[in-house]
Amino acid sequence: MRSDPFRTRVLAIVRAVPRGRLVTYGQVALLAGKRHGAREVGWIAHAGGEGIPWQRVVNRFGGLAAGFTGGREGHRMALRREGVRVGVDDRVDLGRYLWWPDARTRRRLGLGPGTNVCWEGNL
DNA sequence: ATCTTGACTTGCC
DNA sequence: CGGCAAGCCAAGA
Repeated sequence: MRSDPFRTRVLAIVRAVPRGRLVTYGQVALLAGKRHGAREVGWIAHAGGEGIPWQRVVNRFGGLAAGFTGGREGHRMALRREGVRVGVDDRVDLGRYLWWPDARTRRRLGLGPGTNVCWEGNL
């Protein structure tokens, strides 16, 4: 588990997310190599990884996670502190904050070049 | 080993 | 982004 390559990649990716930017579970799963591993990403997040900015990982609606440590309150506060505007319905503007690693970062993380997706127009 | 759950996503209505 | 079903993958009972 600890030596699981998928898990290792997930941690590396989340760590690479800049302050004030966001990624989604499905996105991370895809980058890490599992097309439908979104749930597993969530599981990994809950399982461990201290020092990992999990608050920058949200679901595909830009909504806050269901069981974030400290509850949605804590999640919301953590995001606001990074400059992310969180709506009253606990949702953020993904079109504005969603982040994708640049080519250099992908190479550093050991991600394949074919991991480009068209998430631009969703929502 | 099977069954249930879950910090998810997508498709269809 | 209203609701519901299916898909996928791993952990826990």
